[in-house]
Amino acid sequence: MAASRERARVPSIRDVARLAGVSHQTVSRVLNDHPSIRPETRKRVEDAIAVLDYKPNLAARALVTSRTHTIGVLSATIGEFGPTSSIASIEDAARVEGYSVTTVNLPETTPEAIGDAIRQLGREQVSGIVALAPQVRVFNVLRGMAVGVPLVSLQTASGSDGYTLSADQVAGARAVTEHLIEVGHTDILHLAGPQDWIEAESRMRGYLDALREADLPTFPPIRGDWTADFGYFAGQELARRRDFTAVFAANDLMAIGLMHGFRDAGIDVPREVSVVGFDDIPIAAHVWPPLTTVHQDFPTLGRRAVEILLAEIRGEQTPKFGPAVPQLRLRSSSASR
Amino acid sequence: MAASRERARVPSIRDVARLAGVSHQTVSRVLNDHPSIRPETRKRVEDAIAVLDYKPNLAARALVTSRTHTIGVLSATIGEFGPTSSIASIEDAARVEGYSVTTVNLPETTPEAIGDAIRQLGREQVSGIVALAPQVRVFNVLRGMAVGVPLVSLQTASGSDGYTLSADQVAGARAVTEHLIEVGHTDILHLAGPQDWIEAESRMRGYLDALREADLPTFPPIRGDWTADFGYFAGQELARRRDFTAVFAANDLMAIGLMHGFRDAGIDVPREVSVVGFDDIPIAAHVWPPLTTVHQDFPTLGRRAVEILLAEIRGEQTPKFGPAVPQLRLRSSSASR
DNA sequence: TTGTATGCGTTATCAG
DNA sequence: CTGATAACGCATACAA
Repeated sequence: MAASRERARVPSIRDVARLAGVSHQTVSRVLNDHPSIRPETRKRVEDAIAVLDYKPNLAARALVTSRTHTIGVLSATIGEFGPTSSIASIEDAARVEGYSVTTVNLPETTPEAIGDAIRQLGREQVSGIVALAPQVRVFNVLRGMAVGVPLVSLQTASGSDGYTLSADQVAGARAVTEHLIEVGHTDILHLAGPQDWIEAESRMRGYLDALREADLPTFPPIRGDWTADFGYFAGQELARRRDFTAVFAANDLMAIGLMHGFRDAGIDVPREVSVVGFDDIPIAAHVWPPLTTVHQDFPTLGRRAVEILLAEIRGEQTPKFGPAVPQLRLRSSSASR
Repeated sequence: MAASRERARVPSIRDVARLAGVSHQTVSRVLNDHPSIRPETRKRVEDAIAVLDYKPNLAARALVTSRTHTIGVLSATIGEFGPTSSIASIEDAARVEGYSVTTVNLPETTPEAIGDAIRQLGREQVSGIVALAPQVRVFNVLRGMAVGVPLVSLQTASGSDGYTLSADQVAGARAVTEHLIEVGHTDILHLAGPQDWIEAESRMRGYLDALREADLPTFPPIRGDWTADFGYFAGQELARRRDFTAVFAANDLMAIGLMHGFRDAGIDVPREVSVVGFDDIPIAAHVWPPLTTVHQDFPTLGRRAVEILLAEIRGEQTPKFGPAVPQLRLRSSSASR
């Protein structure tokens, strides 16, 4: 226990140089694998590095290069399941490539808060930023901002233009709405996400597109806040209207809350009303009544974001519109898993 | 757009010194509010800082102090709801105190992987570490390791000894089991968490304690993996036995999966069998059948961890066993929210 | 191919 | 109370 307290001096580049019988400069060259180094010299240096278990000091390197090999994650999402999954995979992917990850949450989505967060990441001299900024205005502020480092934005607009990246929400929403139409529904409501959220807009558009294409009546969407609690209250409210037979909720949480609300209001789901959701969160397959939903591959999305970001950081050719953007998949829950 | 590309040189401590007409050393003193500084001089320096919008360079500071004002989060949990909530609040709390946060996930819980993660955080020279290491062996490895910086471990053993911190899982499990007993159940199964998880052990102990105290028969617990999918299969298996009338699942996900399994096996929940869970995840209040569960305040736990860690980092008196460790609360779902 | 010298922006150790 | 001066560990022109 005493020994663990003792902070042995960490070997520096000069210790390595001394042991290898070269100048510290040569060691530096080996580290950054500079072309002009005699193989034999390189070997000696590498051996010395191994013997001393030398590890470059990140702070010193950052000071002189003003780059930190760190990726900043800017998250404007509370604790949603999707973004959280993406963040975890972002971290893993970045670590694999030798990058550290630092995260900053946005407590509120005002331009000031966003600016603060970006400046904070700037002070930490991150090499690039992955933003999970699903709100329209956060996204716009970000877009108009001189960030100074490469920035990839996740889960924003539909499609990908090199800065933004997401699965095709419109297509997913359309698919799940079409599913309702196929099984015979003609009066379908939409419980949408918050006004400001890009995904909410996309899913609503998919809903509207599907209905128009099928020449079915559309209803003004109800604006929710993604939470199950809101879904519950919406269910109780909607119970007074009986002009519909199905609801497409913009995410699974609201869908589940909605079914609860209907239940408490005496509406039989799915006999009287069908409900579908979006996201395929882990319990979606297990709730009652069964929930048809759209599966999103959040982890892949995160990995892909890191790929693009690192390419940009390294100045490589960015595969503008890679095929690796995960496709959405309808998961129907009529059969149990 | 052109202007945003231009990387204006960031003002350094010397620029401030020049403008204030003092030495750069004096500026440094102001920055670290050294006691012996004439108020007037301080004012001049502070003005210069404001004018230039000077921000200390973190890398330089880290280089010379070998401390980074960064907290490392070591997470050995996939994407569980609880830990994730805690992490978010850890980040926020740390930022408020002027600390950055860097996270590293453990892909596997081998001693090597843990060592790698700790070394990685060491290289980043974190000031302290918050470990979310709910597995027994991760916890043990950590405990026996010379980490070199203060370490607070979250959600581990029951109770808190300054290094570890968690809500009292045993008491929570006992409470929810007693709830089942009170409503008349005498044959109560336990669907436990994975063998290696400390919380799984604690919740099991609470279950056993409650049963023994009530002189009721105990059953060998079934070992689950926290997932709803496992709960589902367990439900189908258990349907063959009919020697119980209630199940305490060690978390909500398994509880919900379990109910699904029972349902598919033709068992009527809650008429024939009651199910209770643990965690009170956001949808717990909305599933059908209603789920009684134990509410955990993960965010508070995270904040508290940061508090303790920072106290330790700053060498303050650590409030060994503060009252701020969140209490568990039984949430009964008979009434809808 | 390798070595020397210099600087990155701070803090710390001395003087004064 | 303040100011020189020297590290911290590395990378990068410039020389050799």
